[in-house]
Amino acid sequence: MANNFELTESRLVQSAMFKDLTSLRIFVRTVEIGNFSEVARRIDVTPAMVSKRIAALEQDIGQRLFNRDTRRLMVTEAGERLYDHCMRALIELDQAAEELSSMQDQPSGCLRMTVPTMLGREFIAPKLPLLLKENPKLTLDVNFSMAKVNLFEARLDIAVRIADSVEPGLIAVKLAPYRRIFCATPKYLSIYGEPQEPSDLMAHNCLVTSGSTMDTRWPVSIDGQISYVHIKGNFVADHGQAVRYFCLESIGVMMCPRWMVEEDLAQGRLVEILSDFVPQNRAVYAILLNRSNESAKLKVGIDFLKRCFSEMQ
Amino acid sequence: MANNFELTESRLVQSAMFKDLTSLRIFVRTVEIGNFSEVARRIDVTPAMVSKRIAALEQDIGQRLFNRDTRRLMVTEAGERLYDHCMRALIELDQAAEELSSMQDQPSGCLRMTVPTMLGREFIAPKLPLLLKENPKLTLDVNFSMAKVNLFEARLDIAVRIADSVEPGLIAVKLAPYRRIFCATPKYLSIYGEPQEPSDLMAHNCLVTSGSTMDTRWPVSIDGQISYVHIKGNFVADHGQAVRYFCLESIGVMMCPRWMVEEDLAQGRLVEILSDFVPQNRAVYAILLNRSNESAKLKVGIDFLKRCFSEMQ
DNA sequence: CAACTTTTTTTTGCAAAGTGAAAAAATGTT
DNA sequence: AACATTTTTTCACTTTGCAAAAAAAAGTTG
Repeated sequence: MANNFELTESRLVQSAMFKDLTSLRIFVRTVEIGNFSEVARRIDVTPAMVSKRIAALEQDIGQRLFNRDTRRLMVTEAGERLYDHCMRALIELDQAAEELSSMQDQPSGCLRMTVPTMLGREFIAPKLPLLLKENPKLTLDVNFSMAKVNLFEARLDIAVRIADSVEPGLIAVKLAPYRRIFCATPKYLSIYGEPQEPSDLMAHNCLVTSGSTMDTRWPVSIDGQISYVHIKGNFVADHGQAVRYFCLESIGVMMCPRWMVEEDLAQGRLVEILSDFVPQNRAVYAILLNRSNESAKLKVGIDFLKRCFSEMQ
Repeated sequence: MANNFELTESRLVQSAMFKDLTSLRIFVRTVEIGNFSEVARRIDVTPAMVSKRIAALEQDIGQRLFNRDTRRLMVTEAGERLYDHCMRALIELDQAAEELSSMQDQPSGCLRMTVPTMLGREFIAPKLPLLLKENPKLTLDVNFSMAKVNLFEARLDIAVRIADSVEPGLIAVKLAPYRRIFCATPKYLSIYGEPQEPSDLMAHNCLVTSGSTMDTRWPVSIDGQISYVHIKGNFVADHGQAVRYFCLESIGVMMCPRWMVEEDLAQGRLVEILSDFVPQNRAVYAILLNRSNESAKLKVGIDFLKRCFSEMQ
């Protein structure tokens, strides 16, 4: 078994035969043109090179590829066989080159993304059909989740993340500032009073969206410095909208992404509090693997995401 | 048009992409094994080489083939595409190598020969089926003719020729001595007398087989020296058997290959004359192109021809 | 039949690229 | 934080590739 495997190795890699594609390309041209000197002129090398490369090939395979003298050149049967195989191999490689190069020009293949569930549903999902429409050769694989998927192992192209720092080995492209808000209903505030400073929160019923780092403490910004206020409350949910409904019922205050309550603010259902203390350190990022490809697919993806968040400034 | 043609040239030959098959082979192994160092161990090079060759490939095509760090290696989409094409190309080339190498071991392909019409019909044609039977992968293309076909231009492997010298650029393998004979019927000789010396031929009716160099003069050997006797007669034909019938009718003397009249001599229908003056300088040769392949096909062909003429000594 | 022409092949010196060993960098694991 | 493994870079060293020129081969012409 092991022996068999070793044979496969050596056949594929160490085989002394055919190390040089240039020689094979020259051979193919020579079969087609039928004259060393003419080949040399066409591909701009000296006739000596053509002669040597053909001779080297013949040496390698132990057979003559052309019967030739100074006037005539005739491909042998061995040459014909080699030509057939060579052509197929070269065409295959040329196709590879073309395909790879086209991947840099026009987006193709599968764009794999992971996006935060809620943010994705709100800002990204509605526009995904447009992305496909604009790029017919593209296919999409989008994962909506809050889990911090490993870009590397999950073979993802892009992860949209809300973060304040970038892990090493990854590149972050800022898509939008991630604006948050402390808020409550006017009714709640009229009953319990409006907190004037972060520490006042400790006396309020704080409605918590779990799953982030904000389960037991909320970040606040005081003179540009981030600190944390330990909070307590009677409701925790891992879904922002559930928390919002509680808040709208004047049960407590909440900290949430601003976009989630934009409408409530406009309608006066909710009002912002502690606006001077909102941390501004977070942003929505598109995270890429370090030294990622300059592929058109990726460019288009980033560009698409930027457009998704362009209205959220 | 000319422009278009030039494009084709450069795409096939000068394309900077994929000059080196070793790199592609290493790439393929790396995709399969998934670890630079392990690949290096398997193919017995340094890890640095694997790294550099992959890096060079990536450089060439402008895209990453693997996302990698010191612990993990994951092929990219570009890598997958390249892998598919590469495998097909490499398999194609390995097939070529195998096919070419098998051509050296076991006879295959088409063996092209030209043989003299009569000699071929008598000594070669009857045994050709055996040759095919012994070499099932071989096909035959045999040309029976007296024309001196150009081995080079007709793409022939072997020419069977009756000759006394070898042209430059060709190799001759002696198959058999070419024994000739002067002869006539006993009846003819009793009427016209038996010639005792070559010059006596001038007084006889010489039946001529045309198409060779013997139309107007016959070669004779006197003390090992070849000279020529001008002859005349009342019948010329380009077919030996036709001349033989005339001879058997006691119309004249003839010079012909010994094998043609072996039976007549045995039966006493014809008798040899001037036996001391028959030129011995000719032989049956298998002519090959200089620097021909050491292919099994050719070996088998020569061997076959030797057997064909083994009884003609 | 010798001089000429064209093509293939060999030779030679120089530049470029490939190679292995060792050190360095990166990064996951203990 | 120290460690171990893997990848990458660096640096001498060797091999190979290439162009130019000369040589060899073989048909063509005067």
